[in-house]
Amino acid sequence: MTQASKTGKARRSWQDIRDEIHRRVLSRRYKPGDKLPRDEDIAEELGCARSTVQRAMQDLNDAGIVERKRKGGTQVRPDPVTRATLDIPITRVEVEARGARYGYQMLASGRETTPAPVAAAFGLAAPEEMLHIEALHLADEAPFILEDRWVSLATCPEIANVDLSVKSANEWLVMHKPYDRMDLRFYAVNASGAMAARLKLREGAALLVIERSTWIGDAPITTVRSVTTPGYQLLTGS
Amino acid sequence: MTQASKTGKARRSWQDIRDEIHRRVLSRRYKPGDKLPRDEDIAEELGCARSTVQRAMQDLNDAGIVERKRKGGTQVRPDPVTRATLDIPITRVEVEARGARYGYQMLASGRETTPAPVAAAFGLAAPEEMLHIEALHLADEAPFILEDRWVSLATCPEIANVDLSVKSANEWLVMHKPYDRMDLRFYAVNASGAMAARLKLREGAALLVIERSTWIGDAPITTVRSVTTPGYQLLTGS
DNA sequence: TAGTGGTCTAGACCACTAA
DNA sequence: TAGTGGTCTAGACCACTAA
Repeated sequence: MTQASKTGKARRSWQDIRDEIHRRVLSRRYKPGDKLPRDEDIAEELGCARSTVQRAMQDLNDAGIVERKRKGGTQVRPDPVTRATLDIPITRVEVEARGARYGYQMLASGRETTPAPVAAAFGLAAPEEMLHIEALHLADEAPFILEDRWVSLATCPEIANVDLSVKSANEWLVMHKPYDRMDLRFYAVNASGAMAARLKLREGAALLVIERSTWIGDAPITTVRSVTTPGYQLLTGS
Repeated sequence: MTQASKTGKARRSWQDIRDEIHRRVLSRRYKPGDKLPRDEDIAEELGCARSTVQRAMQDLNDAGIVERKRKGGTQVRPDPVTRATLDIPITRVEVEARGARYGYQMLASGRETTPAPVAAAFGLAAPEEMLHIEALHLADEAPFILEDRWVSLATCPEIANVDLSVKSANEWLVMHKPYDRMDLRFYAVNASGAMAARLKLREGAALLVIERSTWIGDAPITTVRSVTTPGYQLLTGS
C-alpha cells in the first residue's frame, strides 16, 4: 500500500510537480540563471519518484522555462521567452470552420527554374527546375488566400501526375508527403497591383503573409507563400 | 542483462516509437479518422514497454497528430493541422540579439477607462480603470516596435509605484507577474497617421501587429498591441 | 461496468559533458 | 572520469467514458 493511499491524499502528478517548480521560478525562489537542485533532491523534497520530476522538467524545458544539461544540471533560463503554440489548419478546413463554402481555383501551373528568393528559402546551392503553382482559395466565392507554391520535382516526382486544378497541392502534400522539418515566417506586405487584382482589393492594402517551407531530411519538399485577405488573423490559445 | 544489450542493438527510445507511429500515419497505414491499436498491442508489436508507447502517444497527441480518449482508444486526427512553436522574446533581448543597441522611450502613461476593444480583449463585463502606457522600443536609436499597453490595476496594484519611464512594463511584468493563460493574435495593418509619425515611416505602410493578453486565473493582467516596423518577421523553427 | 488511457514507482543502465 | 540528466521496464493502481 502506498503512502498516498494510506493517508487518502491524492498523489501528485507530474503536472503538479511541474506547476510547483514553475511557481518557484515565477516567485523568484529560483531566479533566472540560477541552478536548480538535482532531480533526485527535488524528488526527495517533494516526495515523489525521480522519474516524475524528470517528466515535469522535460515539460518545463520544452516550454522554455528551464535549460537542462547532463552533468551541468538544470538552470532557470536567463532570458525568459514567451512560447506559444500555433495551429495552422488546411485552408479548406479553416474556411469550413467559419461556416463558409470552400472553393479552389488553380491560376497557373508549370515547370520553372527557381528564382533567387525560392532557392534561398530552401537553402539550395544552385537553382533547380521545380513545379510552380499559383492558386486561389475562396470562402463563399470570395478570395480568401492567394497561394504561390513551389514543389521540388526531385523530391516529389509523383506530383507531376496529380491534377492540381481540382485538389490543392496543399491537400495532396499533407496526405502523401511527410516532412520532418518546417520553417515558418509571418510578415506584412502592402498588396501589389497583381495581388490586388487577384484578391479583388485595393492596391496597398496591408496583408498578412504566411510563408512555409518543408523538408524531408535535407531534401526540399515545398515552399509556399500564402497571402491572406484583410482582417485575417492568426490566433493562439494556451 | 536486457535483450538489447545481449544483441548489441540499441533499444528504441520513445522518440523512435513516436516516429514509427508518425510514419505510419503519414504513409496512411493508419488513415485520418482510423482507430489505432491499443497502446499495449503496439507495445507488444514494437517490442517495448507500454509506458514507452504512452510517452510517444502523449507527444503525438500534443502535436495534434492523434486524439486519445480513455476507453475510446486512440484515433488519427481527421483534420491534420500544422502545429508550430513560436518563441517571442522580450523586446530588449530581441534587439540585442540582432547586435543593435536597445532603447526605450515612454511616450505616455496614465489611468484611463478601458475602451471597448480593450475590454473585449480581456472579456470584461464592464469597463474598468486601468493603467494605459504608450511606449517605443528602439534599435540603434531607430523606432523598432510601438507598444500600446493596458495593465489591470486591480490585478497589479504594485505597478503604480514602478517608474515605467526607465524600464519597460514588459520587463517588470515578466519578472513579477506570472500568468497562466495567454492569447495571441497576429495581423497586418496599414500605418495610421499617428503610427507613421511615431515610427517615422510613411502612412499606409504594411505593418505586422502582435497582440497579447494575459490572465492569472480569471483576473486580467495586461493586454498589449505591438506594432512592428517594416521588414519585421516572426520566425519559427522546428 | 468493462476497457482503455494516465500516472506512479523503484531500480537499472545509458549518454552525455563539466570539471 | 564522476556526476547529472535521459530512458526503459514491469507491475500496480487510478480515472475516465463508451457501450
